[in-house]
Amino acid sequence: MVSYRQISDDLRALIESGEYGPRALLPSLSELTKRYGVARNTATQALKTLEQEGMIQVESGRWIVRPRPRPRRHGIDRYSRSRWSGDGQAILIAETARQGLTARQEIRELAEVPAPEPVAERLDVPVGTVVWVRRRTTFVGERPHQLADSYYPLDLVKGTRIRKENTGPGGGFARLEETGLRLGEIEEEISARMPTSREATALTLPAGTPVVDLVRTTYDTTGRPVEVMLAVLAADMSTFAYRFPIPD
Amino acid sequence: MVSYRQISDDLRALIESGEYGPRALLPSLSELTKRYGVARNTATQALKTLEQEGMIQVESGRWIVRPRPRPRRHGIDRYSRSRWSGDGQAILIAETARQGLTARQEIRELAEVPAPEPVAERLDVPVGTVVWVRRRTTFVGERPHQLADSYYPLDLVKGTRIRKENTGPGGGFARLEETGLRLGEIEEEISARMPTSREATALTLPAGTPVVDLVRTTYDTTGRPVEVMLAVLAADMSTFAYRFPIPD
DNA sequence: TAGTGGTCTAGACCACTAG
DNA sequence: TAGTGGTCTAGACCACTAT
Repeated sequence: MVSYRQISDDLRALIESGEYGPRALLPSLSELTKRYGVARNTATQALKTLEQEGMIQVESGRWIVRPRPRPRRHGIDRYSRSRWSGDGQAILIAETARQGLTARQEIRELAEVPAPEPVAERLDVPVGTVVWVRRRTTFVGERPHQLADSYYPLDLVKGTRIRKENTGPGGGFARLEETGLRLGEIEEEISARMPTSREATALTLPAGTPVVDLVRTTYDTTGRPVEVMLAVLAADMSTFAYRFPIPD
Repeated sequence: MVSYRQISDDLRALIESGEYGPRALLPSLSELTKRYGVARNTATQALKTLEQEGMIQVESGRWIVRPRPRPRRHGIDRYSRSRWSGDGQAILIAETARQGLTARQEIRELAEVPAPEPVAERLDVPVGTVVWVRRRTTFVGERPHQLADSYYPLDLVKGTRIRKENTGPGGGFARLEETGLRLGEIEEEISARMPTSREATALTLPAGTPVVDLVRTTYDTTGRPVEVMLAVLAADMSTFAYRFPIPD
């Protein structure tokens, strides 16, 4: 009896060896059933296995070797003050423009909400404290790139354009500094997991694509947390880079 | 006709609402086939879907809600010189010990090999230049935690204990500094993807668990790259944290 | 021993796409 | 229109686990 694992192992080897390059057409289901003498379901299972590994995908009704998009690199210089202070652009726009890409964002929600636990913890307020949230979906090219929700203490955004759809030149960072504070440090926490079904839909993720959870906390120079951003990104589009001196 | 999606949507909702908590037993296959009036394969497909989303798993022949392990936090202080210089411990051991866990590592290979592309690029040598590699599997508790391959320029490891199984107190960092250089900065690059089948086996990853790719480049104080580590970690066990001032 | 999940078969109908 | 993948059914055998 031929098992689906033998079939997926065979195909995987062919792909890894380069015999089937990116976008190469795989043998069709009926071809596989004939070649291995298995039922249709068994061949399907083999292909689904590789799909879940992120190795293949269906495109217009055919199985092809998945082309890996070059991930964009997110370095900490994307936060450089010179890029967003004054009449600079929002961070994402400036970052992608330097990489020859166009980006845009769509606001999903602007509202007062009780702080969820990870936010409350980092803003150093009790869970449930009312905060301002700005939920947006960002796009790089045509593909949705991240779901980013920024949370702010209410008193900081009162009367600012952070509460508006368009935050104006320099984006949220510039507006925060207009309230009189000065941004000091950023902490980023990164982890990865499989997307929820909602996220998979919203980010149009192919099967076998994880997401990166990014939690960004922005502090002013006194050490007060002034913004927490919870972002979910398609893992195949992003790399994060950090460079730092060896601590004492 | 009831589709597998309706079943997986129902179950997902029950799990997300907390109705089925961590480790809760899911309805059995035969229960699902009865309840929804579907064939066994259809019910199976529903469960497999949730498994791939990382929501459920099989344990001793039963489907249960997947308990999420608390990920360990990797902050940059794990590289603090005070922890590994002198007679300190290796970085991983020191880091986990502070979190109340035991860690160990197994050497998989010590060899001279041609530098693969990502390594050559970062060590600033031509692809194929012979370098020293130290491949190891690390364990936290009993579970394999990462596959880590450290690459060194040959001239730096000649005659050092980096070529031995046991690198001695302070590990590789301490040995590097004994050659007369002084470590300056570290760059870490992070991305996520689904594991290869080999990695899934080596790390005993449940289905629906991505891996984190970590590329760490260590520089001496003159800016020369002296080590490149390629590591693959189970994503459900790790969070990475960085804190840095906003660049100018 | 009874029940569980894992896997396979053989056949079927569907929607979609390319020629 | 022919071929492709997506999904479903009904039945089967297997290994493993708990009682």
